[in-house]
Amino acid sequence: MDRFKDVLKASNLKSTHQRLAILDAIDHFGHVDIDTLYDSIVQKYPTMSKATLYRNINDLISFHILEEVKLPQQKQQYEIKKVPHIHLLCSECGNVEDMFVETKPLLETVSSQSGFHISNSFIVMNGICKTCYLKQ
Amino acid sequence: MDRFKDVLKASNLKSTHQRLAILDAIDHFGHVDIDTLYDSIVQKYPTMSKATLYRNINDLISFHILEEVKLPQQKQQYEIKKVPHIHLLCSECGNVEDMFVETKPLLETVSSQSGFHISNSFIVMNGICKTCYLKQ
DNA sequence: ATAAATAGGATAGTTAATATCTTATTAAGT
DNA sequence: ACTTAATAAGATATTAACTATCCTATTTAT
Repeated sequence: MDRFKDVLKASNLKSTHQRLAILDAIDHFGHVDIDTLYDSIVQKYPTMSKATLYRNINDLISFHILEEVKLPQQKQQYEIKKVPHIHLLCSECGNVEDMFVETKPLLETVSSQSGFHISNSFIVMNGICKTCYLKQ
Repeated sequence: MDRFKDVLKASNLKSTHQRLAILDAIDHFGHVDIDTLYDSIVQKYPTMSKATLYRNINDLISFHILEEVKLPQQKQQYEIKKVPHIHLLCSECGNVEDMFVETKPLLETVSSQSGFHISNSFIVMNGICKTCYLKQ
């Protein structure tokens, strides 16, 4: 449960209950928007204020512990920063699926064609997930 | 100048001066956030209201004439919907570059590995553009 | 156990976006 | 061109999203 303590310590951030609760909750959800996150945390920490939530999320993003996920037509979401992956967004059920796929060839094409030095990439695909597709 | 009249007509939307001004401005900028857009349009149409701007942008998006561009760490931007392309975002100069690149192989990999039926994709790459890189 | 540093919570204040209502404009038919 | 029905614009108010400030509480190193 406290694996995030080390993560915080590594960035010289204090391990407050609130921060750990935020990280646990986001980790549990995978991706989550601010309201869902707030509602879930308030269950355990009724005193948690939205200011604290926003403040921490922004701090954690600036230390690259969290990252924002901006999907078209959706509220901004947040997730624990992990191995680079892409997002599959189903237009039927609204679910967001993570997928780990080799993007190097694409990045290399882009890099060599444009002279752009890529540090990271963000890929979203819209469509219909396997489950919803089979239901139709 | 009035190529957008046909576009609007095709969606049964009236060709108001405001709509044409919005489309022209967005077309001119390539990508633009709401405030830059508003400031630029107010020059020509001092009576333009922000409500009208937001309303029209949302209408145009729902008719697939415009699309939103959500980039990490940036305000939401808008652009004319055109041939699918990816965005290269320079962390030095802040510029957003369009690039037309073959993404089919990637999409096919994703599709076959996940069973996800992709309708469209959204790709952003962060890094340093050629110009800024050469300056260093 | 103490103290300095940092974070939390409450509140107020911005900024972003939307809803409502009245007036104005567009576009189709005459 | 004139009329009219449909739709859009503009003004305003309202809601929602986010941030800043200030004072108190908690954390952590000693």
